[in-house]
Amino acid sequence: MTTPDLSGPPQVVARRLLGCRLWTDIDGRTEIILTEVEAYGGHDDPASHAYRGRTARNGSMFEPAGTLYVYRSYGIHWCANVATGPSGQGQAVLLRGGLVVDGEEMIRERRGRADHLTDGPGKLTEALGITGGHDGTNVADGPVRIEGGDYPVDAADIHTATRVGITKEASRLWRFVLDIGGSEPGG
DNA sequence: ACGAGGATGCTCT
DNA sequence: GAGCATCCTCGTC
Repeated sequence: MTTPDLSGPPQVVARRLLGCRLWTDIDGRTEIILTEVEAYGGHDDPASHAYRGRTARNGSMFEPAGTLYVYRSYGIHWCANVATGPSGQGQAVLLRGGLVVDGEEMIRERRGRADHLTDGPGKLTEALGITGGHDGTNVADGPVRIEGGDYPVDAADIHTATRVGITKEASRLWRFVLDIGGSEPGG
């Protein structure tokens, strides 16, 4: 297992992340296959947290490719992104959804329910135990790991859509969804 | 299946 | 003090 190349334009890296494995081993291994992501640019993307430059919160977005950017959403949830570099640009990919492939019992326990386990950015982080403490770590060698290369992704199964929950630059088709035959995300 | 509304806290104006 | 890169519950159809 190797980490995919996470450097490049965010909309390119976003496609590359689909089908990759995302896992943690906190109180037991939990793992999903990424099926939904969104690209966010830097100073040229008004919808991005990086649009107005580097701050205390979004600093990890400006770190080298592979750096995890975890922020608190609506005061309640954690959301996780992967920076795509180059350093100082503030570009990243938001991890929005996936299919559970390991540790489903633990994930159900963390989520407090049996369905819709990982079909949303806040659900995904809760399922895997990702919190603000993981902000700034690297997905190549840190506690939150991304690996790829062994799940077959047909380019025809990748669909684009508009990004969710934003008001600025809302027309960009920078949301990417991997259609995995018939199965419902969240297991 | 889908939509409205409330919870909740941090960041930046 | 406004504005969120959200989620859940409960109401309709």
